[in-house]
Order: sequence, then C-alpha cells, then structure tokens
Amino acid sequence: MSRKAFGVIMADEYTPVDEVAWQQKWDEANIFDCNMADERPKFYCLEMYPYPSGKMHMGHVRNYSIGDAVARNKRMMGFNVLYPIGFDSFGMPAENAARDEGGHPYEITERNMASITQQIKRMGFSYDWRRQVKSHDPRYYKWTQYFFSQFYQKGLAYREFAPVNWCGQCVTVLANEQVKAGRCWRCNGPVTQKEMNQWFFDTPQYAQELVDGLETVAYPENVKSLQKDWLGRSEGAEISFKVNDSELVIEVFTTRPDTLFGVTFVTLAPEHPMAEQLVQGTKYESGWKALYDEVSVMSEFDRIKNMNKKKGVPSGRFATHPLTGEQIPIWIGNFVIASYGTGAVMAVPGHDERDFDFAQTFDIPVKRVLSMTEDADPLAPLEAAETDFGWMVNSPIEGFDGLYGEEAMKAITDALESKGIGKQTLNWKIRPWLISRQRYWGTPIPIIHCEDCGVVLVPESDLPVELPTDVVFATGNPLETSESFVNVDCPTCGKAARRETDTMDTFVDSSWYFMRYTDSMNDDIFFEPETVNHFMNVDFYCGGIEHAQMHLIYARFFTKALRDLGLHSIDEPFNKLLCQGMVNAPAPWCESCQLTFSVGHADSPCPHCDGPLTNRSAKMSKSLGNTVSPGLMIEKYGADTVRLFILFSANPTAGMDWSDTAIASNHRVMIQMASMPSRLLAWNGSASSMDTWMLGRLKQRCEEFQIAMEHFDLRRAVEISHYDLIKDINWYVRRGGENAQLGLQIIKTWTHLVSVSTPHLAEEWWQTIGMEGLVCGTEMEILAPISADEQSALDCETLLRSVLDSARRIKDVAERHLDGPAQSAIVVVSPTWKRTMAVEALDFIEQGGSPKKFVAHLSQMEMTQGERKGEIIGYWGKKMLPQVFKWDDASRVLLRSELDEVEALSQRAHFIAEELGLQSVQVVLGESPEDETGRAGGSLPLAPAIVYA
RNA sequence: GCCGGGGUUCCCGAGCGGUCAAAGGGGGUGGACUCAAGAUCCUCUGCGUAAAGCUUCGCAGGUUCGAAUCCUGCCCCCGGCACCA
Repeated sequence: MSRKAFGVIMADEYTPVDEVAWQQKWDEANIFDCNMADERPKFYCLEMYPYPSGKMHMGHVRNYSIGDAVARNKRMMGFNVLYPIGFDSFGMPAENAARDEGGHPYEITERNMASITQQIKRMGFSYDWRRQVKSHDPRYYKWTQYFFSQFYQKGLAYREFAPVNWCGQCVTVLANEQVKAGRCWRCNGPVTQKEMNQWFFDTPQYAQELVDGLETVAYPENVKSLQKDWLGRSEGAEISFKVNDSELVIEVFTTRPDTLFGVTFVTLAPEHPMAEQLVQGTKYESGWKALYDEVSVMSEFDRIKNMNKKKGVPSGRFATHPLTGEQIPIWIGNFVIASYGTGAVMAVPGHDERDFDFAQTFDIPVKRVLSMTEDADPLAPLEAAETDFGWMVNSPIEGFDGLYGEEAMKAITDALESKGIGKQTLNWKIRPWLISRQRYWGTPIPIIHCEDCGVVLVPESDLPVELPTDVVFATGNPLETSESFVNVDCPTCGKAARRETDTMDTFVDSSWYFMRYTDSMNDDIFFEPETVNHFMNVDFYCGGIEHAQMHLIYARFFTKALRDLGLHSIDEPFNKLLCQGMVNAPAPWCESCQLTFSVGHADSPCPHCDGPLTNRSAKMSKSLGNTVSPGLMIEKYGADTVRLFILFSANPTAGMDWSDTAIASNHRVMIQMASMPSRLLAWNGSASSMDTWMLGRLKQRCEEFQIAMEHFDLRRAVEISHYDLIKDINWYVRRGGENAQLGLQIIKTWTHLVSVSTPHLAEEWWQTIGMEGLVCGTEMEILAPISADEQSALDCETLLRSVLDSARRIKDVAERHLDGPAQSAIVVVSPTWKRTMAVEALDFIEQGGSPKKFVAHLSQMEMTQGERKGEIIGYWGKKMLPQVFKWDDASRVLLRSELDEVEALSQRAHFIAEELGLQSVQVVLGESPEDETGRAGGSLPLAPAIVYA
C-alpha cells in the first residue's frame, strides 16, 4: 500500500505526508524569497532573534508556528512578505563552554547553529533563508562597530570611570537592566559594585521619546507599563542649597517642591563627591568613612533591601534654606542613592515617610507645612508623615498659605526660579546603557588607546576589527591574551598603542538585526536607506515577555539613534508586538507544601511532608524535567500535527498546556483531514439546492477566517479551517448535497486555509486535486461576495437548524406526556401579526424610539383595533419586548425579508421528520384555518411552536 | 504602597449592554455504526417545564425597558515597579 493512501492509517503510525519532500520543493521553487522589486504591499513578519542553543525547544516551536501562520496567511492574501530568520550568535554560553570543555566559541556556535537550523527547517517554516543574519559574522558586526563609531562621534557613546555592576561568575560587568533582584540575569550569580572604566550609550537622551513612542505602537498593556516603569519619568524641581562657609552648593531633586518649607535637614549619598569634601579633616570624617565603606561595596539590591535600617552620620556642616535662609544641618545617609537624581535629597520629615523615620532615629525636628484638610488646625502635631497633597500652612513667607497641590508646587518653583536657585526639572530612572563586557565572544569595540592621543576610533576603512583566534580561555578577558590583537599602531600618530579589549553587550547586536534583514545580502552598506524604509517597520513581532524591558527598549533606542544619524526615517521599529504565552506541562505538585517537584518524584510521596503528590501544570523546564522534545514529536506525528496542536490548544498569548492525549487527538484530525480530497472528489451527484448553501457557507468561513487572522486569533482560524469546515461539509452531505464540481471548488479554496497552519498537508491536497505548482506559493482566489440567493439559503438552513434544535430539546418531555414515542409533529409557524409587530417595533426602536413608548404606537396600529387589542398589547409587553432585542442583525434582516417560514420549512419537512425519527411532519401557519393545534401562542417569528403527536 | 492584567457554568476558555443558561475544547452521558475495539457521526451535560418559570458569570450596591458586559465600593489572584527623593 502506498504511503499516500489515506484513511486507513492508524493513529500511531507515522504521518503519511512526506513533509521533507515538500520542504525541498519549496526550497527549489524559492517561493519564500522576498524581493524589494515586488510591487505588492509589503508585510514584515518577525520573531525575536534566537540564541542558537543546540536544540530547538517547544517555546521556539510555538513562537515560529505563530509567526509562520501569520506570514503564510499574508502571503496567500497577496502581500510581499518579508519573513527572515537569523541567530543572536554572540554570547557567553559558547565562551563558557569553550573555557570549561575546550574548543573554540566559533566552532561551538557554528555547530549549534547547524543543529538547530536543521530542526527548524524540519518544521517547514517559510523563511527567506538567504537573508539569514549571524551576530558573530564579521559581515554583520562590521556594521555594529560602524554604528558604535557614529555614536561615539556624536557623543552618544562615551567612556566613563564609574561604579558598575560586576558579576563574578560571568567575570564581566552588567547593565542595570541585566541585574534582576541583585543577581545576574544570565547565571543568577551575585552582583557586586566595582569602579571601572567602561563604555556607555546615552539612553536617557531618548527617554522622553521612548515614553512618547509607546502611544503610537500596538504593544500589550503590560509591556507598555513595564517600559514606563523602567524609564521612570518623574517631574519635579532641582533646588540649590548653599553650603555655609564655602562656595559649595548642594543640588537636590524633589518631586514635592510644595513641602520645601518643611525641610529640616539635607542628606547626601555617602558616595556623593561633596560628602568627603565636607567632612575632610574634621571629627566627622571617620563616621562618613565607615558608612561609605559599608555601603559602597554592597550590591544595589542588598543596599536597597537594607535601607529600612536607617543609618546616617552628621557632616557637622550646615546649608542655607534657599527661601527662608534658615540653617539646615547636612547629613550623610545610607538611604540616598548616588546615581538617582542628584545624589542628594532635601529631607521633609513631616511629609515623607522615609525622612520621618530618619528624623525619629536621629531626633531631628519635624515641621508641619501642609494640612490634609482645608480648615484643619495648622498647629496640630504630626504623628506620622502625611504624604498626600495638602493645603500649605505655616509658611514663613507671605503668599503661600492655602495653596494646594500643583498650584503650591508651581508657586514654589516660580519663587526659586525668579531667584535663580532652582528650576523645574524632569528626572529619569533609566541610566546610560553600560555596553562593555570583559569577554571574548562579542563584537570588539573599535577603539585604540594611545598614550599620546588618548582614545582613538579605529578608522572606518579598518573595520571590521575582527576577533583574533590566538586567545587563551582561562580566567579574565581572553582578548588580553592575544598579542596580535592588543598591540597595534595608533591610527593618528603611528606610535605603538593598545586596542580596547572590551567587547559589546550582545544586546547591541540584537538592537538592529531587524533592519539588517531588510538588506542583509548587501555587503557595501549596513542597509540602503531606501530599502530599510520600504520594509520597516516590523508589522508583526512575536516573542517572549522576558524581553519587555531590555531588548525592546534597546532596539527602540537604537532605531531612534540611527534615525537621527540620518540612516533611515523610521521612528519605531515594531508596530505590533505579540508576546506568546508559556508552554506548560504537568509536573508533580504537593498541595499542602504548595511546591512543584521534578518529574523524578512522580508516583512517590512528597519529599517534604510525605503527603501524596498530584499533577499540576508548570512551565516546561529542564530543572523540572517536564520538557517534551519537539524532535520526538515531529518524528512521531509530523510537523503539521505539532503545529496544529500548538495553534489549536491555546491562543497565542495564553499559556498552553502540553497534553499527550490532545496531540494524539490532533493527529487523528490530521488523518481525517488527509482523506478529505478523495472524499469530496468521490461525490458523483449533480447540482442541488444545497449547493447554494454550501457555497455561501464556504464564503462565510473564508471571511471569518480572515477576521480571526487579523486579530491574531489563530486558535479560531485553525478551528475554522480544521474543524468547522468539516462540520459544514457533513451538514451539506447530510442534507443530500454531493455535487462533484462543487466538491472540487470547496477543496480548492479550503486548501489555502489549511496551508496557513498545516502547509505540508495542503500541498498534498493541492497535488491530489491536480492543481499546478505549489499552493504555498499561490495567492488565494478571493471568492465573490455572498449573493442574495446564498444568503437566503444560509438563512433558511439556519432557521431549519434552530427549529431542529428546539424540536429535539422538547421531544423527551413531549414523549413523557404522550406516554410513548412521538409519531408525527406539527410545526406551527407564528401568526403573521407577530412578525408585523416585530418589524414595526424594530423600525420604531432603530429610529430612536424608546421601547417604553412603543405601546402607544402599537395602539394606533391596525392589528390592535379589533377585539384582540388587550391580548396583543399584553403579548407585546410580556413576550415581544424582550425578544425584539434578542434578534441579531442577521435575524433582523431575515424578519424583514421575503422569507416565508411556512414555505421554507415545508420544503424541509421531510428532512425534519427524518432527523427526529418521525413518520411525518406538517407545517402550518399559526391561527390559520389549517391550524388545529391551538398552540400558536408559544410561537415566535423564526421560532415556530412544535406539537408532537 | 503604586502601575498593569485578571476572577465566567465540573475543568480549560470565549464573550465585554439585548442573538446569553452563555461559543469552542476537555471530561462525563446516552445513541448510531461494529463480532469487538479504535475511528467517525448524532444527543444530552444548572434546576425545571410541551417550550413557562427560577437560579447562575468574585462580593455588595447603582444606571437601564434590559447587565456576565456600563458605573461605584469591597475581596481575592497574577505580573511589574518600589524608602526613587
């Protein structure tokens, strides 16, 4: 039996579709190549730049299955789709592996890339592989270096001796964003502070634009809020406090200038340069030194954690209050962070909890300068800091008392500005991006240090500065071990000089790869402005939430910075961002300990409490051992089944639970799907009235499919293509349809829908029905809009189905009353006046009439002029009024249409009888002479009463 | 504490003023087919009843002819930020 013989394949057998063969055909036909010259509208679909670990995991599979479905749909809908892939191939894992196991990061990386590439290709994703980008390719990092040079010349990249985060395990520094809860984001090792000469990008320069830009892009709300938190905009004032007996001035930043009169001390961070100056040679110096030594070696995390223990030392010096001239003691405190604001705060214990704590500890006076209610006693003592906005009281200067909130703050800043001792300012939490890494496997920073000329840029013509191979991976920065790399002549003066040995953070590489993709085969330039402007921005960007702050802030910063260098004209790199949900799988769980254990503990008692373990869904992870290998699943079920399962089991943004039974059941769907072409092509009947319905239904499904795709509701799209259409076809057949010609038309259109999520199967279908070429390279023929006839057929069948539904619902009960099986039924269509009333009421309300006032209108109508007036008006209030609003738009159209319910149902009476297992079904108009049931009362338009006998 | 997202019928999950007792899936039920199993198809899955009515969408109120959906207050869960001046 041939491998292509469908229908008799058992569930546990390998999928019959030869997926690899189709992948080869796609490859040979170059159908996924995307070219600038293509005149169709562009669509840029992108997934986050992957790190090339050796194996593809389920998270990758999910990410790419989503992206691929979006790309394939757009391609089929006539877009010129740019859908590239590449590898974020610099980074520490390869270097650590080289250090620990021998070998060279280059070889390790290339080997991993080859292996993961093969696995990705086996899934059949529709990438334009020609455009592949690799961070560690000198053809790529040459331009990364070029951009660094440009930034340097513009002052956007600079070198500074500063305290930085140091990860001892990774033997390198980290950016602020890369420190998570005081630990390294990559290795989770402890992070300490160290002062070093380091390279920075001046990200705060773009802070405002990075906040504003969030309003123009379609990111999930949580990502926007994460980014805003990270950028940390705060408005306030900078105020100068002159230090007594010196020329020194302490600048403080405050968000609450309205509390200025409540300042009873000023506090400096221990690292504040002025702190040492103030105490030098005094009896206070040792106190400061002790605090400094304690605090400066702490990681920022530990430090913030310990801030609740207020520590501080007096400096022995005083400053002058800028408005009142009062003498204010200067303290040095552990709770002030040197790098935030100005590294100094004005302390207002009356209206700030932290300052209140400190004042209590050191017995510093507390002053009330705000009242929380307008007419409160201004002299009421403060039991605790009152931090809300309030009305200014006790102001030593005229004109401030009684001012509130914004107004109060403005009055103070105005007063300061007029005296030149303060100004309104904006402060940001985001700090410059530290890009230096003391590691080998990254883009070398193109700088030469010359004794005479200082810091010198490597001339553009000498780029790229390539990584040397003669390095030793032991401890420290391997680049320093390469004589050939380090020793270089100064490009300016020619004297012997030293190369910079720091390399760049790999997040620099991933900050512009999406622009390189647009022109990645071009080695003359990073990208042609015209090309990048054509393809950017990214229309659909899919990846994990873990990049919500780092990558997504850096990439946005880079895009704006390159734009300002005149290299392109794009403001925001990513228009639509979708963060895919986690992939979970069951893991042992102890209810009483609330702990998850690795799968090794399955079937044994809880290691902590000895209680029984149950299963619970948890993120797939190596440590829990609950991972599922994509490779094995592809081997067992094929790539199409894996894709179908992944797309169908959850919406892209929702968490997804892995289930062995569910993937098996999806595989059965695939097997059933495989037989569809032969099933439909085997029809040998002629045209029938159901054909009109089927064609209308097909058109409806295509529309629904596109709506779902537009909303990235891939679950719904797959449901339409792989579940609903089967049900529709079953209905068509059940109603007697078997038109061979229509069968071909259905399958032709359907193949396109199927190709979005299960492309290999779609090719198989395309071939089976004798179509030319590859369906994945063929635009979908858009069907004509639904015709009036088709609509009416859809409507009649909808009516039929709803009648059948309610008939089935009451059949059991009816049979109980009949004391035996029902033999026949009479369908009593609602009397004409009900439909007239319904339409009249709909018109009335749609024209803005109040439902309450319809009774008056109804009383004027002809139908209420007879003896049934009371009954009819009663019917309106009790039955029709609630129903009027329940009809959807389609039903409203139907009510006003020519549809004759009696006729439509009479034509289908035989089918109804068959479905209900009855000998006969009669359809009558309620209250007409033929209606002997007396049961028309329960009927409604589009919902006849059914009387069993 | 602040910001963002949530709490829906046995479970997962859609809905976000009337088509809502509430899609779809899972699980369960009954039936068709079959020697049987699998697969497939159909029915039912809040109580109730010849279609009524009643209760239900975290809790309590409110707006409306009508609320799962809108407003107010409260409780709980998840994520982020946080002695940030």
